[in-house]
Amino acid sequence: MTPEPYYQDEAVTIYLGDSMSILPTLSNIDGIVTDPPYSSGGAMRSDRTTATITKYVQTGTQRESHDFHGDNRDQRSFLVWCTMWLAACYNVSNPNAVLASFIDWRQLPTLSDAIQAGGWVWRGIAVWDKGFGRPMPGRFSGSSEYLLSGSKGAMTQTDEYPPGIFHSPTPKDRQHITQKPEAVMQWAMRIVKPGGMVLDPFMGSGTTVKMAKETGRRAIGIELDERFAEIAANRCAETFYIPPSETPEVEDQPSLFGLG
Amino acid sequence: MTPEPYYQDEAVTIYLGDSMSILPTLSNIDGIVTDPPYSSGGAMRSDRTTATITKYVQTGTQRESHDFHGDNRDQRSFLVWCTMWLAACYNVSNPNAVLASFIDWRQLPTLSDAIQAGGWVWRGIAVWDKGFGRPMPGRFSGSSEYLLSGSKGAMTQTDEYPPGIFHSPTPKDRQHITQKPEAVMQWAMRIVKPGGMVLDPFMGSGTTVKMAKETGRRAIGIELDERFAEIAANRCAETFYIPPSETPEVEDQPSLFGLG
DNA sequence: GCCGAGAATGAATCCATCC
DNA sequence: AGGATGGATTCATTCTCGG
Repeated sequence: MTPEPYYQDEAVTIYLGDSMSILPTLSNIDGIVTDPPYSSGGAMRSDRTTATITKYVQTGTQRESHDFHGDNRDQRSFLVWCTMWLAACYNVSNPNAVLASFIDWRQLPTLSDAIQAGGWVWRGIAVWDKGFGRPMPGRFSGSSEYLLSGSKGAMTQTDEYPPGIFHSPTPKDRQHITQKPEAVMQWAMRIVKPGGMVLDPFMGSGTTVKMAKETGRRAIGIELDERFAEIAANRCAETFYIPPSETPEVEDQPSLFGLG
Repeated sequence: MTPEPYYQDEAVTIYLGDSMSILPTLSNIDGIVTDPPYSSGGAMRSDRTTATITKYVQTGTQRESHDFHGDNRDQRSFLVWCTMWLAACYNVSNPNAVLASFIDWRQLPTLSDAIQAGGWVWRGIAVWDKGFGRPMPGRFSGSSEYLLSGSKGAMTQTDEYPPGIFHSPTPKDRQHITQKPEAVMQWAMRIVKPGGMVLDPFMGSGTTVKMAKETGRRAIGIELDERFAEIAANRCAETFYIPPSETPEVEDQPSLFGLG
């Protein structure tokens, strides 16, 4: 019993609902590219139990009231919860499928455990350099987020050589408080074979599915909150689908070393 | 019963021997800055258990670089071993001491567990960007190593704001196959308060202790292999000690974003 | 001294073979 | 079966050397 799509076009299908309910109805996925709730926000447990909106709005540029679900779990339940959705994704993926999930420094080790507990082969860490972090005296500035990768058995061989570090500031106009820049998602997407089927079980405002469509891939997005599903559907509707054979080459960023 | 130093000057003391034997005789440490054996080098157990020189330097004329030991533990014993030396370091450190340890992507989660199991507060991930790594088709290039940090309780407040990402190619002339560039060690060193006592339980060719001396800090280094201890002693002897009050300011690298 | 061509290098990974 | 060995592979950057 396949659920009814909230939106559908020639490349993108969006489902409104809970990932754990909808995931088992899917199949034939070539890659997971996603940005789950990090459930971080403080070293102390008391920090983590405050509402998500309070934590993020303090540091964000967007002061409007945006809330999203599932971001106040403690470390242990975060591990269990991640293992569940990662295993569910594993079950609907083709052999040699790939996985790429964003995470912050605090939950990186836990997510890497969950990746392996969910059946995936642990493949590595890529770095999104945001350029600016909140400076704290005496410690390294936290100016990065991380993209953890995995695979279902051996990796699909492609001709892509994406860089291990990607430099991009956070976007100025965001419709979701953790929204990733389109260039960053396009970079993450390069791990999925051209023309493949991408799945984002925590779609948010739909940057993943939009960039999948724009780079000649197909995508399925799942989102619990109808406000974000609507935003994502609108973004996809405005995006042209470029079939794989016509997809332009992605240019790499210049190396920092080439400049000095 | 304090062991006999192998080398000593106004800023640096070097002990020849096993860290786990020598550590308990020390005290009054303000910061640990080190680069332990990663026990990495491949997904296959057979890859990990081959000689260090073979797994890391397979194609090259660098074979004249010295091999080193203790780099073939499996995941479980790597965790136990790291927890042991991290706890031993914790015990000889002053309150509010800091910890900075290099690691690669594969062992990062395990080392972060060991840091916490050893008593330290988990403080974050900084990135050493080497610029390029061996490419593998279809995956993100592994062009980084990581610097994990921790503290004994609250962190010492200093006026330093070291960047979270540091760009530097691997050094040209190495006397140890995993030798870090001096600029990278100087960056890592910024987490220790000026004038403080730095400890490196896996000294190798002595870049840590040399840069501690050069930046107005004092240091203790421990090394198992006399060939490396000798190299380190020679490097320290050639280095001028600049007392803390005369230490020049370290300039930050320009941001990549300022260039584009 | 400058420039270009060609060679060398990298805390790598995978797999076929051999014991 | 399982561990050890060796070869093939990938490319951005640096190094070497000749013109």
